[in-house]
Amino acid sequence: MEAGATLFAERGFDGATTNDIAELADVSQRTLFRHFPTKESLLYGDMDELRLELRAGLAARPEGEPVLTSVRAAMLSLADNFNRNRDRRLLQGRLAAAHPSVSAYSRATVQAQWEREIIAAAAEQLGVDPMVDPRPEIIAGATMSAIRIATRQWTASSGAADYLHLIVSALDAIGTLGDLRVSAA
Amino acid sequence: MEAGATLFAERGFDGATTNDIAELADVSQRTLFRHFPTKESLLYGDMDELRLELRAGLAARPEGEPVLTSVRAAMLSLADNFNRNRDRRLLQGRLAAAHPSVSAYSRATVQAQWEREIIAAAAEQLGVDPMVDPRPEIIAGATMSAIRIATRQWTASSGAADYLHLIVSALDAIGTLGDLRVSAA
DNA sequence: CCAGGTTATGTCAGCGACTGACATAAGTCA
DNA sequence: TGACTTATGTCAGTCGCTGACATAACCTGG
Repeated sequence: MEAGATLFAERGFDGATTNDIAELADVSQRTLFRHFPTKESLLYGDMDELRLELRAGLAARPEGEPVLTSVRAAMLSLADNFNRNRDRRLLQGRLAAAHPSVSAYSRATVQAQWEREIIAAAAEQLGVDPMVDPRPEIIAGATMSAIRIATRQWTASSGAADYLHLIVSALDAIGTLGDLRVSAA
Repeated sequence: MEAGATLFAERGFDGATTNDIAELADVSQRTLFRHFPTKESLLYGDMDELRLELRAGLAARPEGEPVLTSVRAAMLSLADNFNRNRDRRLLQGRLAAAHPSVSAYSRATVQAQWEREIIAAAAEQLGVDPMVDPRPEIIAGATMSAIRIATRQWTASSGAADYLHLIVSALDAIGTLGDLRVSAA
């Protein structure tokens, strides 16, 4: 992962070959692919702990709380993590913005995992089956959109913006969707 | 595209090689890749017209209408299209459900395009800049989640379910998000 | 301490998606 | 008709990724 981050930062995603990365990490290419299923996964290898943080945050919410409040509170742990791992998260954001294959990977694996966590938590709080009732998944979809907006803005500011604030204001917009009319700014 | 659909249906996505497809279509592999940037794009080559249908539907809504109503009305053209192209849409749904690379492609290109159309339309109706105000993108994210749910259910039913009905009920859940509490079933 | 099994790694050869370079055929238009 | 553009084929190559097999490192029970 370290070798990957180094070379990706140096030469861009396409400029760094999996052979180069393996060599820099002092392993064979075969060994590299035994630990990471794809080249993209080298960039997101540390996201499992974030997923577990998220799950813990969701599980810690009180029983009777409104669903959006729970989700919102749990999402704030993301801000904390992003501040603790600035460089890596910025690299991920930059590469995802520049390379469709990277952003596709991020969405299909990392973000999809978060989404599933939110769906499961929302479904449980609402006491419904997420395969039948569409609301848990819609909540998760809206939430992930908010996360993406905040992250994009944060990445665009090179990490200078207040990620916590960006996330909060994006998430707060979700609850207002029912009332939106023209010029309801 | 036709050769691709045939072989994908016969042997699955991985079982059909781009060489096979080119041969069946009576062109060289090189020519195939001049018309389709990736193997996955063979499966989604006809989605541009759907995007334009969607855009037209969004543009046709009256000025003062609530945003969710506009989006909802425009999305109904999807149901029409899915009913007109049952076989192809079912094949796409089945392959996307089975192959992560296919579903990643669909999300990163097809669905991302739809999302951008929705964002643009919502931003215009609200009179805001979508790079600053998060609401257009959140509306789009929630809407696309609803579409995915409906499509997944429709695919799972092998096209037997009423897609129009599935879409309508999923979309109707969006407006209710502000009020969700435990057991608010 | 050692024999037998498990696990991590390396090597090699190969598949398949995709691309650049170059040649050729087909259509287009002055 | 001849120059010019455009679609196609061929060929060789890169790169992500995988299966097969061998070897070395590491247990673990006797």
